Amino acid sequence: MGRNRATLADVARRAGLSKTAASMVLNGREGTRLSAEAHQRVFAAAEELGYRPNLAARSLRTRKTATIAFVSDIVATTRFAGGLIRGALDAARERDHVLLITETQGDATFEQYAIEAMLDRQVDGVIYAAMATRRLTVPPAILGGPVVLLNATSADGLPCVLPDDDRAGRSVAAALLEHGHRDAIALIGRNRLKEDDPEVSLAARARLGGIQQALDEAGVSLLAECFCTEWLPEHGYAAMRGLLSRPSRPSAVICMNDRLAFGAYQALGEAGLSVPDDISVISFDDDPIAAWLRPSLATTALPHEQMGRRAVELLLDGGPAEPSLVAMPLRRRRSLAPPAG
Amino acid sequence: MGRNRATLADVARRAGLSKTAASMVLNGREGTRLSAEAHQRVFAAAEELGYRPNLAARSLRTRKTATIAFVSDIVATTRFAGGLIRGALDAARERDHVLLITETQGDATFEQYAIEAMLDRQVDGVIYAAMATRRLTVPPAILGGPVVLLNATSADGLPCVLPDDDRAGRSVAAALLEHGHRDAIALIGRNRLKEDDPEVSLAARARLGGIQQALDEAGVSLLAECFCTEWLPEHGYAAMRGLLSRPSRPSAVICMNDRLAFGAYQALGEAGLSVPDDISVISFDDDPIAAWLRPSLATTALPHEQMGRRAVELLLDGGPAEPSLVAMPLRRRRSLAPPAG
DNA sequence: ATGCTCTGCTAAATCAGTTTAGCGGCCACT
DNA sequence: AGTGGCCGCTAAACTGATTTAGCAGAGCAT
Repeated sequence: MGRNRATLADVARRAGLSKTAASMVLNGREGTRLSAEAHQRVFAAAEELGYRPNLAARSLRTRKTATIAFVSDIVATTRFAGGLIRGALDAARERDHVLLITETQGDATFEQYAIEAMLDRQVDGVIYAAMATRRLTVPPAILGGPVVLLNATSADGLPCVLPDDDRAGRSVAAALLEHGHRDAIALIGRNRLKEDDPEVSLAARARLGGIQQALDEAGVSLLAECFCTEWLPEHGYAAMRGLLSRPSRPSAVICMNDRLAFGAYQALGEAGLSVPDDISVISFDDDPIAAWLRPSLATTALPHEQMGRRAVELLLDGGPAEPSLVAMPLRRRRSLAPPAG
Repeated sequence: MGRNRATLADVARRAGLSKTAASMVLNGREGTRLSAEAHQRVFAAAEELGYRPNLAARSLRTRKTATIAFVSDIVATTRFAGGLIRGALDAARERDHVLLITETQGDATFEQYAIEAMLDRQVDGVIYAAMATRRLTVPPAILGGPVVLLNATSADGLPCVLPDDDRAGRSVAAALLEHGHRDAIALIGRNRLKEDDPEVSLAARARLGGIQQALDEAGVSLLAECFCTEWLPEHGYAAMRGLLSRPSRPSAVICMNDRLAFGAYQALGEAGLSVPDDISVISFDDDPIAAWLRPSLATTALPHEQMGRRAVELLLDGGPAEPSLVAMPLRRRRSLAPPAG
C-alpha cells in the first residue's frame, strides 16, 4: 500500500532547499522569512512529485492523527446507526479527519480491546455512541482526551448529543390535537423499565413527558395506556388488539416507536379498520418502514445524521458544555385525520 | 489522548537493558540470544509500566499499521451495511486490526478524498464495498496494495466476496416445489436493467437464473412475471394488485426481495386474501421486516456478517483467487403452505 | 573597525519504535 | 599462542515528518 511515495526530503532536494524550508512552506507557516521564490519552488516540487505527507511520521512528532475514534456499544451495525455514522463521516471529512470505528457489543472485554486499540493509534478524540438513548458510564481510559457522547449522557457531565425527545413528544401530541382528537387518544408503549431507568432509556421518559405536558396544557387526558415489555411489532400488535377489545374505541393512537406502530397497523388491518378514517396513528423514530406503510405513518424523525455531525463538531470545534439537543422533525403523513363522526 | 504513556525506552531502562533487547523480547523474536532472565525483566517492566507500543512510531518503521480501510459507495450507512461492518469488525479484531471507514456516496471527489486519506494513513489493505451486488471499476490508486471487493466484482479479477444468489434462487424455487406448488407460481420483480447491466446488479440475474433452473428441472414454468422499475414496497404492491386482477390467481409468489414482498402483503391484505392459505410468499434478503410481517415471511438471508468476515480473512490471510461465494440460508417461515384445494 | 539587527535559510534534535551491525568475553581447537 | 565461533547484549542507523536553535551575509549605526 502506497509504496514509492515521495518524501519531504525528496521535495526539498528537488526544490534545492532544506527539509525545514519545505516543511515550513507546505504547512503555510507564518512569520517564516522564506522568499517568494522558495515558496514557488517547494510548491512546484511537491506538485511534480505528487507529494503527500506520511501521516504516521507527522503524528509521531505532533501527536495529532486527524483520526477520530467512533466507539459504540452496538450502534454501528444496526439500521439506526447509518445516519449517525454518515453525519459523523461528513463532518469529519469537512475537517480533514477520518473515523476509526469499533463496536463493543456491550462486552467489557471487547470494550477494553477497542479502547486500547484506539489509544494505541493515538486518536485525537473519541465519540462514544449508544444504540438506545441512555445514560452510561464512560470507561475511564478514554477520559485522557476529548470525548463526546452520542445518543447518551453520563454522570461526568461530558459533552453529549441527544435527540430532543421531550419536544418530539409535545409535537406528536400537538399534531393529534390539531386534528381535533381530544378524548379518545390512546398510548401504546408504556414501559416502566425504560421510563424509570436512565441506563436503559432516556427516550421513553422524555417522550412520555412531552406528550403528557402537551395534553395537560390542552386539558386532555389519555383514554388508555398500554404497557409493552419491548417496543417491537408484536407488542404493538398485541396492544392494539387489547385496545380494540375495549368498549370504547380510541380515535387516535400514539405509539412510542414505529415498530410498535407497525404492529398496531397489522392489528387494525386484521380487524378491518382503516387508518386514518377509523383511527389515526402517530409515532416516533421515522424508521424507513414508516414511509412504506399504507397509509404512510406520521412520525417524528430521529435526526441521526445531524446528531453524528454535531458530535464531530463538538469534539473538534468545541461548544457549550450543556447537552446538545437535536430537534426531531415531525413527518406529517397520511395516518392522520380528524376523528370520525 | 494518551499522554504520559510509557515508552519502550522506559521499559528498557527499568529492565536494565537496551531498547533493542526490550524490543526483541516484546516482539517475541526467535533466534535472539537474550537470557531467560532478561525476558523476565522486560516482561515485568512492561507490565509494571502498563507499556503499550506507539503504533504510529512502529508503523513508521515497519510500514504496517494494523489498519484496514473499509471504503464503500454508500453501504456503510444503510441498514444493509450493518452486518457487513460487524463481520469485518469481528474478523479484524481477531487479527488485531482495526477498521478505518469511509463512504464515497458515489461521488468521485469524495472517493478521491477517501482514498487519499486512507493511503496517507498507510492502511495495510482496502476493502471496497458496494451497497448493491454489482460489478464496478476500482480506482487505480488503491491497486498498489491488497484489495478485496465486498459485494462486488470487477474486471481486474480482484479477490471478491459475493452472496450466492444463484443458489438462493434455486432454493427459493425448491421450497415452493417442496410445498407442492407447480403451475401457479408467479414472480414479482423482473427488471431488465438490473438483470442485464452487471454494473447495476448481479443479484437480479443470478436469482432469476437460479429460480428458472430449478423450475426447469422440475418441468414447471411460471404462471406470470411482473416487471418492477424498482424493488420497493410500492412496486410490490402494484405488482400484486396486477396479479390479483388476472383471471387465474397464483398459488404462490416469489418476490425478488423482501421490500417487494412487503408491498405484496399489503395488496393481499387489502384484497382480503390470506398468506399462506390463499397464497404462499417467498423472497430474498431477510430484511428485519421479514420476521416482523404477519405471517412471518420465508426468505433467503443475505449473509452480511459472513461476507464482511470473509472479506477481512481474504485480505489478511489470503485465499483462492476465484470469487468467494457465501451461501444465503433459507429462512423457512409461516408464509409457506401447500396450495389451497 | 566593531557591534547590532535583520534576512533567508539550514543542521540537528526529536518523536518512539525496529533493525543492522558489531562488541567484548569466554571457550575450544589447532 | 593464535584464532575462530558462540553467547548475550548494545550502539547507532533508520523510518518521515516537525521544530528548535543558530549560521552566514548584508546593511547600518557607532
